[in-house]
Amino acid sequence: MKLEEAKSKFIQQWGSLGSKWGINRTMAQIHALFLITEQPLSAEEVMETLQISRGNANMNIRTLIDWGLVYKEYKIGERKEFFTGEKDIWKVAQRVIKIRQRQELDPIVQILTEIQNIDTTPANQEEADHFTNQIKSIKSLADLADTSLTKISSSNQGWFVKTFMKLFK
Amino acid sequence: MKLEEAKSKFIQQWGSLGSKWGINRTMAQIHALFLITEQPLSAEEVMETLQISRGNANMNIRTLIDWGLVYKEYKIGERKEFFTGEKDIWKVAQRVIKIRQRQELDPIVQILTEIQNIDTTPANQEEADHFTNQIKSIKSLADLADTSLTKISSSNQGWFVKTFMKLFK
DNA sequence: ATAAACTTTCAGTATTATTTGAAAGTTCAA
DNA sequence: TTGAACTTTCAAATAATACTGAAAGTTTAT
Repeated sequence: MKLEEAKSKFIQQWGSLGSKWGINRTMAQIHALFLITEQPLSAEEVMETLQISRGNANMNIRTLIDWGLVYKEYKIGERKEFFTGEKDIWKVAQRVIKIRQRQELDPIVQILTEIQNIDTTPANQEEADHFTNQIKSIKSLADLADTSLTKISSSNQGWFVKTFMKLFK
Repeated sequence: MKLEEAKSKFIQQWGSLGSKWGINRTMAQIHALFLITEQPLSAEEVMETLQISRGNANMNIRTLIDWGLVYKEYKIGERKEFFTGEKDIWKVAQRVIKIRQRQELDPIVQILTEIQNIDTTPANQEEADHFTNQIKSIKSLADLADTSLTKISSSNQGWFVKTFMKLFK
């Protein structure tokens, strides 16, 4: 396979992966491009490579910066901004985990906590018990996930790989 | 908080969680409804409760059955089909993990394997090396995730909780 | 064989998410 | 202070996705 073809396949596939994960396709593609490109790129170059508009490029690069997956970089003698991607895939995974945990797991944990205590009247006691039990077990699993993800997103890769390899051999 | 209010909050939140995870809102809501409803429900009842059309209800219930999260159930003397939800949240998690692993992780692993070997010409040796290295480390992480998820989706909850609690105390 | 009771399908419609591109905003060198 | 070079914003357009509901299909009791 040719290098350019391989790059393009990777970018496409990463984009489609992203879109199944609630990350928009373009943002995932831009991220893929930065993952495999060593030198800094300008917004212009991203636009050209992925055939997207200025606004789209700008907005998604900005979000990637917010997520800590892309960095601004200035070249001496150049007015333009350049960007590079975080290349350490472990760091990338940790940042994505942390963000999605905040955005998705936290709200559900909060709701589960809120609705754990409900008024029960004699009329619906049995129904209420079933509901409360289900919510409790969902909350337990959510808490376990939360703890695990927090730990993962603050471990170093060495520890993690070693521990998991032992566990999952 | 009243029971009905709590139920509705849970259904809404589960729906919104689903939609951030590439699972459509309605399907996630139907699933939430089944999680917290003890007795079997007919398609009709799902339609009414969630205010959705027959086609929508049917299609999403069908997918939930395919995913192993909802079961058909027949009541004697009733022509209609009834459905119940898988109530064990650990089983639910395992099934969702397995399905998403197949649908999302597998394709990326396959692409990564494919593009690991590319033609290199003197002209782009350095670029090709960087690319290959990045792909290799992404593949390592993907393989680790794959192994871990496979293990998780075939463990029993007891083992998992025990192991993780020790690990992540 | 018929028809009532029920389920499934799918073309058209509605909703939601994403993208564009032109205008407004900013920065900087002279 | 001006204007060229660049970045950001956002309303409108487009594209992707989900939903509806009526019609077609299926099953079952008689």
